[in-house]
Amino acid sequence: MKYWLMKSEPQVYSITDLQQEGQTIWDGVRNYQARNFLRQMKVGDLAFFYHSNTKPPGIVGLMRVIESNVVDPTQFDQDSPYYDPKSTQESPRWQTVTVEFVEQFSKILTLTTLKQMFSSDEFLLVKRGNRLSVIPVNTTIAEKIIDLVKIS
DNA sequence: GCCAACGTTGGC
DNA sequence: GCCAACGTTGGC
Repeated sequence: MKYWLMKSEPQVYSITDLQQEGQTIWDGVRNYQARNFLRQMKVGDLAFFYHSNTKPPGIVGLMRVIESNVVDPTQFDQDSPYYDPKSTQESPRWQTVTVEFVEQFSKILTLTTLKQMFSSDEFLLVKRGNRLSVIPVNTTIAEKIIDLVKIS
């Protein structure tokens, strides 16, 4: 089982939205590096839900992968902002996962806090200029984050 | 609103 | 294949 972190702007899709819906297809990722991480995800993997482009940015909860290698349907939808005219049904470019809500943390673990706790070498998220929306989290760091959340 | 740090596009 | 121009992300 691996840990991941996935970003979403709460104005677009928030942890509250996921809690209400129970599960969701994580669609709209259009970055190859991020997609390659999505392809590596397995059922049962856990992912931190990160709110970006908001005040304050930070980790707000946890979700679980319940379906892997899902073809992102928005790539074929001409009305979607994520439409990709170069993608074909025979060989879709964009795969993703379906995730389910696990929990919303009682406190936001802000980016400021995460930067104080971890170096950019051990945690890609806190690296300056990082724009990846899907990031692997090593187990040691993931467990520290979970411990911290349980104490508070 | 600014801008650093990317990623992508397309001419050559 | 190079690289300038442009677009996007996302913290501040």
